Amino acid sequence: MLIATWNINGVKARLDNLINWLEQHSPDILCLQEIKSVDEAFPRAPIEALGYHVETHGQKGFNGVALLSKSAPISLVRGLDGEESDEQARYIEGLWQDGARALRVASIYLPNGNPVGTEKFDYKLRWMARLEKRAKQLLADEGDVVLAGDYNVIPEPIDAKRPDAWLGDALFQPESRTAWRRLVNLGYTDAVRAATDAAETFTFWDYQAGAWQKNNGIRIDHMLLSPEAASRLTGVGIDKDVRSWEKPSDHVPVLIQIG
DNA sequence: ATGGTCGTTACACGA
Repeated sequence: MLIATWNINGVKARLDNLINWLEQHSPDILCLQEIKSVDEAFPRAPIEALGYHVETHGQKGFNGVALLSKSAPISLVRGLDGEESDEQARYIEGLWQDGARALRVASIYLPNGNPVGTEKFDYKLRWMARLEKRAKQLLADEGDVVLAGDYNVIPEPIDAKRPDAWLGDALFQPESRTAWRRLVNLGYTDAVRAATDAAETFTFWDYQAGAWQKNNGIRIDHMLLSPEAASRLTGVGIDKDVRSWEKPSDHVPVLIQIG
């Protein structure tokens, strides 16, 4: 079972790249973030033509998440509980039957939170607390859970080429990193970090200032696995090559194989 | 070095 996550930064602008990538890797489930599309405008047809089911949770202009899957989910959850007034589309969760097992996969687009010291940063921290609550609930089922997406958190200094440059940024604030650790410490495994301690294991390179050419990247796209999913983990990868494609997203796909 | 580059949208904004 191949599961992947990719912040695609605009699904309409990235449709050719998405189709090419699906044809190359043929994942069982792909979590997308920043589709920047309302549900009605999502380019379903060419994706369905490849044999995928398409479930979206979009909004106009910004944010938006989706789940593409070869088999149809049994059930879906759109949005995170805990804040009635929150209208930002950042969470979609599906449940699949994988042989004898149930598999739950969420596509997460965690708030960026910049600038620090504003309502945007408070919203990020509130959203992380809401995610922690949901993540805890999901562990109670003792099933396979994969929480995948753009967390907008740099967990540790090793996860940035230039950690000093991120000290004032919401992605690397002590509060953001603490909230990340709280999530992991519930009992989740950071799949990429479990697979490698290597430096310069990045998933995002800014469009600006030649960040890609300088490998000035950060690791902010993560896949958190429940103990049951982690015990089945047989492979982890970051498809760095995609960043060198024409008209790339600023993020690249992260993949896991579970047996 | 307070710039730089994208996507979506509508004449900025979020990242």
